[in-house]
Amino acid sequence: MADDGGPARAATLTDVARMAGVSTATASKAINGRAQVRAETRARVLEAAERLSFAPNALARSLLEGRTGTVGLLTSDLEGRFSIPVLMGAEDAFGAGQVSVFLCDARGDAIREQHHLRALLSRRVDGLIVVGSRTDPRPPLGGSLPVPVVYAYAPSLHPDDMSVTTDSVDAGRLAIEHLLSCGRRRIAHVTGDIEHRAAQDRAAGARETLASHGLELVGGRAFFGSWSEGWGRAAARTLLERFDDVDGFFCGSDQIARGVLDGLREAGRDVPGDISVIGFDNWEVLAANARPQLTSVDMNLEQVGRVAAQRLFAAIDGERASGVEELPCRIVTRESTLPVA
Amino acid sequence: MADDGGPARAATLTDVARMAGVSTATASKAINGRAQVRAETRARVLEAAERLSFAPNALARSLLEGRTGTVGLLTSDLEGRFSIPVLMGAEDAFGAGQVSVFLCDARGDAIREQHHLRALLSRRVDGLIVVGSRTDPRPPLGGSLPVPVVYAYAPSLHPDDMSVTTDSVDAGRLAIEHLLSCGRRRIAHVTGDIEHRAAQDRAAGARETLASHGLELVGGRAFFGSWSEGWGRAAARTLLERFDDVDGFFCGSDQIARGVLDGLREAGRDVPGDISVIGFDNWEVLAANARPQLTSVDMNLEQVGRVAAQRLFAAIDGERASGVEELPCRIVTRESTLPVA
DNA sequence: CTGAAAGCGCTTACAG
DNA sequence: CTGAAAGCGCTTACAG
Repeated sequence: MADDGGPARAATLTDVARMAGVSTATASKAINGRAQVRAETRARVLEAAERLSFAPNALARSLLEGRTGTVGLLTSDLEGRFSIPVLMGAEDAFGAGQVSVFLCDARGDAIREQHHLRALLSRRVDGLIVVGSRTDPRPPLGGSLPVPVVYAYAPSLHPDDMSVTTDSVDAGRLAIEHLLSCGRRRIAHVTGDIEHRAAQDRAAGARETLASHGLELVGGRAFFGSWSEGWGRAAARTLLERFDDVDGFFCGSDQIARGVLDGLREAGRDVPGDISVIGFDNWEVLAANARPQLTSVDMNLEQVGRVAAQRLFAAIDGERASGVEELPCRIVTRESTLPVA
Repeated sequence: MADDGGPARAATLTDVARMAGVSTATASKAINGRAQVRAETRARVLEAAERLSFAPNALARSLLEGRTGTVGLLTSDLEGRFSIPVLMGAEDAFGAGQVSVFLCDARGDAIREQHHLRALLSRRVDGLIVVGSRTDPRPPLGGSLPVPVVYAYAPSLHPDDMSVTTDSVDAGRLAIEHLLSCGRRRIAHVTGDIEHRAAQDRAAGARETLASHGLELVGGRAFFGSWSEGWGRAAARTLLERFDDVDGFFCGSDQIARGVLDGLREAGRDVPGDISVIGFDNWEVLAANARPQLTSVDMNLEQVGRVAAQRLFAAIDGERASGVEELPCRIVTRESTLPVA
C-alpha cells in the first residue's frame, strides 16, 4: 500500500541536518539557540526545521537530562466534584510552565492506584500529586518513592509526607462569623455524613466560634445526615417545629442548603428577612439558581491544586518539606444572607 | 549534604545486570520473558530487579519502538460538565490497556490549544483525542498531523477527520416517544440557548417525531431560552397560562426541568399525575433530588469517550477512518413520567 | 564556527 | 544459553 496521505513519520534532527547540509551537532546548537553558530548557518537550519515541521523528540532529550518535565496526577475519583477543581488548579500551574500532566483515575481502588503508580514511575515522571475526594487523611502511596509526592485535598496519614488541603475548622468559623455579622444568634447547623472528617471539622469550628461568643448551636449540637436536598428539607421542617426562634442556618453543602431553602419557603419563612442561610462548596449551578441566591463557603479548590503544584515544583528542585498545609476558605455572599437592617 | 533519605535515583537495567552478574542483554531478556535464558539465570536477574525496585525506563523503550504508549487528551474546558464524563470514558478505555494519558486543558483558547499540541507532539504521543464541551462542530486542530486524531463530543468541521459524538436529533425523538407512551399529546419543549447546535437538533428531532404522529409542539414551536432553572420556572408559568391543556414537558436540560417542576408544583399541577416532565443530561445530583424525581435523557458520554478511544486505537494500528459517528442516547426513567393509567 | 564521538537506558539481531 | 555491538534521537564536551 502506497503512502496515501496517512500521518507522516515525524521529522528527526538528522532529517533537518541533512536538509540544511550540516551535522546533527550543529543543527542541535542552531535550534537550541547556542551561541557558537554562524548566523547564516542557523538560518538555514531553522528554515529546514520549519519546512519539516520539526518537533524535537522530548523522549530523547529527557533520557539525557534525567528529567522529563512530566508530572503524574493520581486521582481517586474523577467523578467527584472536588477532585476536578483541584486538578484544574494543578493543570493550570503546570501548564503555565513547561510540564505535561499524566492523568490517572484510580476509581477508589488501591490496586488500580498501584498499577498506575508503576506506570508513572516507568515513564519517569518528575513528581506526583495525589488528589483525594474527601479531606479524610489517606494512607500514603507506599515506601520510599524515587520522586517527590504531594497529597492534595486528602492529606497523607504519614507526617513526613507533604500535603495541601483546606482548613475545614476555620471554614466553620468563617460561616458562623458571617451569620453573626448578619445579626443572627439562634444558628442551626445542618450537615452531611458524620463519617466525613470535613463534616466533623466544620461543626467543630462552628461550635468553638459560637462558644467564644457565649452562644451554642440550636438544639445544642450539629445535625448530621446526608449531603442531599431531601435531608435539608426534612431538617428545616423539623428544626422549625422544635425551635421556632431559629434565625440562621449553616449548611454543610449547597445541596443541603437548597433543601433548607425549600423547606423554609414552604413553611412561610422569609430568607433573608427572617432567617439567614449559608451553604458550602459554592457550587455555582446550585447556589446561583437558588431562591434566594445562596451565600456559600468556597473552598478555593483551584488554589489547593495550584499550591500543591508549587510545592511539588519546589520539591523537584530539591526543597524537601513535610506536613499538612491548610489553606483558608472564603465566603461568597449572595442574597440568602443580606444583613438584617 | 549527605543523602539522608531523599528520593533515591531510580535503578537502571545496568544496575540490575551488575547485581545479577550478567550482561544487560541477558538481563533484558530475562526481565522481558524471552525464551533463551536459563531458568537459574532468570531467577537471579528477577531477584535483583525486585531488590532494586527496578522499573524499566519507558522513555528508552519508546525511543526504540517508535511508540510511546501515550495519548493526549485535549479538552476545551475541564469545568464543563460534559467534558468530564467523556474524559472518564476515554481514560477508562485506555487505562485498561497499557496506555497513559496526557491531560491538557486549553480553556477555550486556540493559542493555548496549539501550544499544548506542540508539547504533545514533542512527547511523541501515539494519538490525540480532542474533547469539546458542545456538540457544535469545531475547526480541526490543523494541517496534517503525524499522529491520528479523534474528535469527541464536538465533531470536527473537516469531513476527513474522525469524530464521535451523540445523536441529538434522535435524542429528541426518544424523549417525545417516551412522553407519547405516557399518554401525553399536548407536549411543550422548553430548552436552552438557540445558538447551541444541541438545542436545535433536539428540537428538530422532537418536531419531526410529533409530526410523524400528526401532532405538533404546544405553541407551535420550541421555546428557546437559557440553560437555567429560572428560565424553566418562567417558561412553565407562561405556558400554563397560555395553554391550559399542556400535559407534557420536554426540557433541554435537567436544570431547566428543575425549574419547570418547581413552576408546575407552585401552580398546583401534579407531576406525574396531570403532567409528565422529562429532563436532559441525567445529571444525578439534580435529577435524583427533584420533586418528583426526574426522568431524564442520558447522553452516554462515557460511552462517547470509550468509543473515541477505541477508534483512536484502531487508527494507531493503521485503520484509517473518517466521518462523524453519532452514538444513541438513552432514557433513565424516574418518577416524573410515570405512565398515565 | 563546525563536526566526530560518546552516552542517556534500553532492545534486538548476531556471534560465540 | 550468554554477551558484544549497534542503534533509537538527541546533547554536550572536546578537537579541529
